[in-house]
Amino acid sequence: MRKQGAVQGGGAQEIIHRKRRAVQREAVQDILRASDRPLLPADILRIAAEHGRRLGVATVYRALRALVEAHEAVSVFIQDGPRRYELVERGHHHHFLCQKCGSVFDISGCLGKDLFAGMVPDDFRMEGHEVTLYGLCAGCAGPSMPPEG
Amino acid sequence: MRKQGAVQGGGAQEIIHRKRRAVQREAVQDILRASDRPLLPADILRIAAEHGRRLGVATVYRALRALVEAHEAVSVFIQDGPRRYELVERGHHHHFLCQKCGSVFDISGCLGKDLFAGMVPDDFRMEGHEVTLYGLCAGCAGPSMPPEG
DNA sequence: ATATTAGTGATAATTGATTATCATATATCC
DNA sequence: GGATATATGATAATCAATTATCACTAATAT
Repeated sequence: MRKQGAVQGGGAQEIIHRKRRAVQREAVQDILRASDRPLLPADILRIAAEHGRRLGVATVYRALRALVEAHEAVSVFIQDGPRRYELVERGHHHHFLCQKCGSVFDISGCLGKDLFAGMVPDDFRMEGHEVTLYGLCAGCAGPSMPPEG
Repeated sequence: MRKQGAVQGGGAQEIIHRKRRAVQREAVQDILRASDRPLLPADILRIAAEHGRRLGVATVYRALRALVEAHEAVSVFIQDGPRRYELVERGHHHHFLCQKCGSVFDISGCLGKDLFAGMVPDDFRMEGHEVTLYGLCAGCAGPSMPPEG
């Protein structure tokens, strides 16, 4: 019998093998929570560094995987780039990709799944939809001056 | 002055340096035209082989790049997979990804860009949109038997 | 038919993202 | 405090897609 080492406060979730406090993993979660857009693993590394947290790539990927498996985060695909991650607590929404600066923005509204469901043949079963809008963000479309101008 | 070797019928397009008939490149175009869904480079290789055409990977990638640069084809991104290609002559439409068999299907209708344009902030400039629906295709959602059953 | 040179294909190389390895640090239990 | 095992991070390894290389083939012009 393996010693399980139950954690003090935790509800002993079977899926996440959290046998001990994972400080860095929580840091990843905090960074995602503080963001208003989906983040790349590289973004998380950078933000952590800006806050003086030392994080390794492996830890970031591990944390993201754990979060996704726990259904606390999802990965979104924007064009052909690598996955970006965001917490599910942000709710259903879509994204906008600026084709100039490459930034991704959350778009709050959604037209509703029913509209899309009507587009597929009757014998298909639609489970979800993803909408990506693209163009120029405010800064890049603005009056001929870059964001920091 | 560089000898340009004008092609017999062609309109001497400056952008495409077609100085001579590219048989295999045309084969790629034919395969795309015959398909009712976007194709992976690997799909094109396979289909060509099935038709007894010998094609090299490099040729396929070269042909696809040339077609995209000539605005005759576009690449579409479905989730995190590699790019798929389709001819622009197929017109504006969206795609459905079967999460079971991985097939991609063309969805003919579109809700219209105006609907999506209303979702972005006023100071953004929307240039386009991409919709990916996902779920189960007819074969996989069907009465408990696979397509070939 | 011959010369020229673009097109082709087998293969190697590259590129970027992600995962595995493994020694070390450290949270928790005792 | 000491023991134990997990979390971490530096690094190497992997993996897939794409691109570069280069010798060879073959379409055109003459």
